[in-house]
Amino acid sequence: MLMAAIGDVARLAGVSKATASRALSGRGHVADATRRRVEAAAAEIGYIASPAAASLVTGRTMNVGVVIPFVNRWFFGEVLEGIEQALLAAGYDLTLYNVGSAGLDRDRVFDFFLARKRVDAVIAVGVDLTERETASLDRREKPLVSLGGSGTGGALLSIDDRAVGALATEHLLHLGHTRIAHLAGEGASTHPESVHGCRREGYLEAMAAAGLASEADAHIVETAMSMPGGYTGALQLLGHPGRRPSAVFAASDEMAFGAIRAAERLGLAVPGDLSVIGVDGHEYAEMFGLTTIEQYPGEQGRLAVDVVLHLLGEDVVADPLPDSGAPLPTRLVVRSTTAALR
Amino acid sequence: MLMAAIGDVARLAGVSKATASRALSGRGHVADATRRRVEAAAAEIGYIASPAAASLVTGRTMNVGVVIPFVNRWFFGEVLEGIEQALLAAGYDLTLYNVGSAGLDRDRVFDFFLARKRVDAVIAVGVDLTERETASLDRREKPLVSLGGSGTGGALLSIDDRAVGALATEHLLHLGHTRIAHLAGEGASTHPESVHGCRREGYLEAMAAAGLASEADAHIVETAMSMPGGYTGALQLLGHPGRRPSAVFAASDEMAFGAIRAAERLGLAVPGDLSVIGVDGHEYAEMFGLTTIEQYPGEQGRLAVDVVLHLLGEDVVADPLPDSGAPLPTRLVVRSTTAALR
DNA sequence: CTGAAAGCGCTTACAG
DNA sequence: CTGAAAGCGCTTACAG
Repeated sequence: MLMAAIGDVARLAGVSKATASRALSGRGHVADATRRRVEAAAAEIGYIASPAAASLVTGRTMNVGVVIPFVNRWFFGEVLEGIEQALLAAGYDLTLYNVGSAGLDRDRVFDFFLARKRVDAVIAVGVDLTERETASLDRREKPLVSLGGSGTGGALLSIDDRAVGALATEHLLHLGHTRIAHLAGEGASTHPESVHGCRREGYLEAMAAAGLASEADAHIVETAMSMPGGYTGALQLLGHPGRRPSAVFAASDEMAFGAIRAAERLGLAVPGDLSVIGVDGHEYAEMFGLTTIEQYPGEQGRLAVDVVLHLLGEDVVADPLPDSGAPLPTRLVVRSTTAALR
Repeated sequence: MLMAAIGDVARLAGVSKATASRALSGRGHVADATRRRVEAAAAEIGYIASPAAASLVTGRTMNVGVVIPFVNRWFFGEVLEGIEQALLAAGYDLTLYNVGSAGLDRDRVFDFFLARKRVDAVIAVGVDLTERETASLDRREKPLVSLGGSGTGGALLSIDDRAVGALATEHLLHLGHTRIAHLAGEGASTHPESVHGCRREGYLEAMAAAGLASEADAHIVETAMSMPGGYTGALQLLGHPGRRPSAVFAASDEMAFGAIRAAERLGLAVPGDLSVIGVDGHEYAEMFGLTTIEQYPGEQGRLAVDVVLHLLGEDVVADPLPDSGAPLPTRLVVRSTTAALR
């Protein structure tokens, strides 16, 4: 079956290709009767415009690239779903680049895939962009929105990770805990600007404000932001009977779940012997009864799309855009894994 | 900064656009010296071909559409990462369509997004495709590869879900269990062709072969393929003290994790009071000591890409393609959540 | 409101 | 091995 082209539609409707194009795209004026005739003709032969031909002349691809280091961590999966839905609703495609830390793949994505004229804009999720990377996008005049990562250039959307770290720690302090450990994400100490780094900073600040700075230093373990990561890290922390903490602030809920299982394995009751607080509002948090600081990644993804569409000059954005620089919302949810020190 | 076009490269190298094109694409013969000159010119001005212009003439987009119902279930996330890596390595983009069960979004994806000439092929993961959907792709002559879903048309890659269900059940039978429950995925009984349906069939077959058909009927609960789903389902199953099962076959590892937590909550020891077996080989399985039937979703994703590339006529496929119709590999891994009935 | 024409940036027969 | 020319399927000034 041959694919119908706009010439076929024009012929069937008895108009020129120019008029057919205007009628179908809604750009430029067309008489109502003509428009209806063209639309009927297009429907009859199942015409759909070739995106390649259209973008060759308009320079727009109706396509947004998403760079994301994980798909399988809860936070990232939720963000991705939110982005996908919002993009689909706006008629845009989503091209996925699942690249993490530095490496050949990452360079390839920025130098080849994103440098081509195939995406109109880029959303980077949880990626700490280098100068070179943002400059490359900038040179191609591609709008960039970063969600929860660090880097210059582009719009930056993020929660206040430092405040989150401080709040989680203060919650435990106010329950009377002083031996408070922190399960931090890998690279937290070497990358103070990163998400992990900021949460760690918040923890250190709150501990220092309570006069527990030296206590804090001895109680940080860096590990993968996953359940096994939290499990292993917590085992390490809780194995030291003499200096065993009475509370743990985990940098993510998945790590917190792992810490809970580690406590169970060691015969420690939660929250009787150990209080645990996480960050995220993971879908499993309720099942674990986990006290956590919720964030709303699906919503964050949709918001990133709103900002991108705005930067692309689409004025269809219904929701108000956030004040630039204002942190994204979070909320402390107290459940049954934290309790007063006994 | 103006984007360099192939004409600029040609001028700089002192050749025609045709020769520049041939030198850069590797199609057609070009003298070695000429090729080097063209390549140097391209590098100098940072030339990258416009995909829109190229695909307008070749009809190829170097882009594969992936239709997937979840991003945030372990199996699907792993498959997606596998697909992404393999596609990136082959120079293809991945356009993500995160659509689940029937609905407006799903129709929109098939009728509008996939119907346009923007993808060269489609990989459908865990989607039960309708006649209409496969016909639509077929009409556009887009190769289709289905991974672990049902549907006619296209290549179909999948593990033998019926055999997996039977093997899991037989493992429990051979340990002496007779009161074996099954946590099935939603829709297992109404969609016998689906992944959930086949695993349920395997369970029923094995139970019937052991003369326990009536036992089986009373012990199936359908629930979401997630940890909370397994938790709720298991609570329902284990709450009945008189008819309490001594073993549970969960249709996924995430459900199995939920079942383990449910048992703990009810004061039942695993495996002392309850044996649990799952399916997947989830990254958390080892931490839970879970007995499971492993499958290899990342590998499955890469394989789906190999098949797609083959269908697209790319002969760069290194790995041998599987025998058509042969089930994908699985493996029983016995850990500490299953034990002999005491 | 509508049409004829040019052009977006490539690739590919067709000659040579 | 290389070049001139046509053409992929659209959209958009430019006229009218």
